[in-house]
Amino acid sequence: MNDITGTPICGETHIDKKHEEEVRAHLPSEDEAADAAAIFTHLSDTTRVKLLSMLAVSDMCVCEMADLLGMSQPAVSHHLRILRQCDVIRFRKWGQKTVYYLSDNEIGDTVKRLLHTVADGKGQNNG
Amino acid sequence: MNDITGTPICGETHIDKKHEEEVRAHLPSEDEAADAAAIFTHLSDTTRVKLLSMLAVSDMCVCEMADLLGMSQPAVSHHLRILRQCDVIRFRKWGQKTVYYLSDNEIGDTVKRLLHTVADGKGQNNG
DNA sequence: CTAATATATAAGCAATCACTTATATAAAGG
DNA sequence: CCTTTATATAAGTGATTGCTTATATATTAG
Repeated sequence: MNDITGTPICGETHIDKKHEEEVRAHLPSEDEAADAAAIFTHLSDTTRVKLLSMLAVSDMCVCEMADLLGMSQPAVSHHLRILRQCDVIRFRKWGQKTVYYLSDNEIGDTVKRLLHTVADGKGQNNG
Repeated sequence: MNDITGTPICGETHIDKKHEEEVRAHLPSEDEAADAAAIFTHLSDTTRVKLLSMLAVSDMCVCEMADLLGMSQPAVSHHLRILRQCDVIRFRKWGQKTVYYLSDNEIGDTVKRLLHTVADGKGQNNG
């Protein structure tokens, strides 16, 4: 039921203007929804979840991530670029190597929290 | 640098077995990473972010969501099915209408937290 | 310079996805 | 029964995605 009135928002008259406005007021804009969806898109891949989980433990260079995941170097670089472009991770050069690390900004912090959230909140408690 | 030793995990010998084991121990399994990625996949769409934001305010029937979003009914049903299949939302029948609502389980709670997290944590504080 | 190593990028392909149109199901009214 | 309304599903399509192979860039060593 409705959080405000306890009745379905869609009554006999099909639509209650007051409820419609309440929902509309909380509806994210196209850009806000796209931004939120983009963050989820960047995290919505098994390989990228693993990469971020690894980088949450320790900085690492590309060849090592490829070794640990048993994946090709270009495949890992492909995902690292995606995570780089949205500033979830950054890198520094160290000799011939490129060492990646989680950004210590709010996006990086958000990612850590999201990973913990989904790791903790998979179960169900009713239904 | 490395969280444990302060040095890059990938040294002159290319790989430090101790660090490798530390990372490997924290590496999610294929299934765990897939589960986390799946949750993000279900949220990684502009329309679904909007739908969930709307349902976080009030339960609603399909036609109303379609009206509010200016989208076709099948398109909305398509996204609702995806959210239904992973138990983020549920529904009850009310006459001819199907009223959807956020699941009051940990997945639903997780989604609410995730939406808040990304809404709050978009900015950067350094770099 | 050449060679080796580490990484990035490009091109291409199979798979997936979001949406469309068309149709099926189901409830309510006549 | 038939019609209307509300929703679900199916088939098809253009766009995107993840990975591959091949190549380019960059650093280090000789």
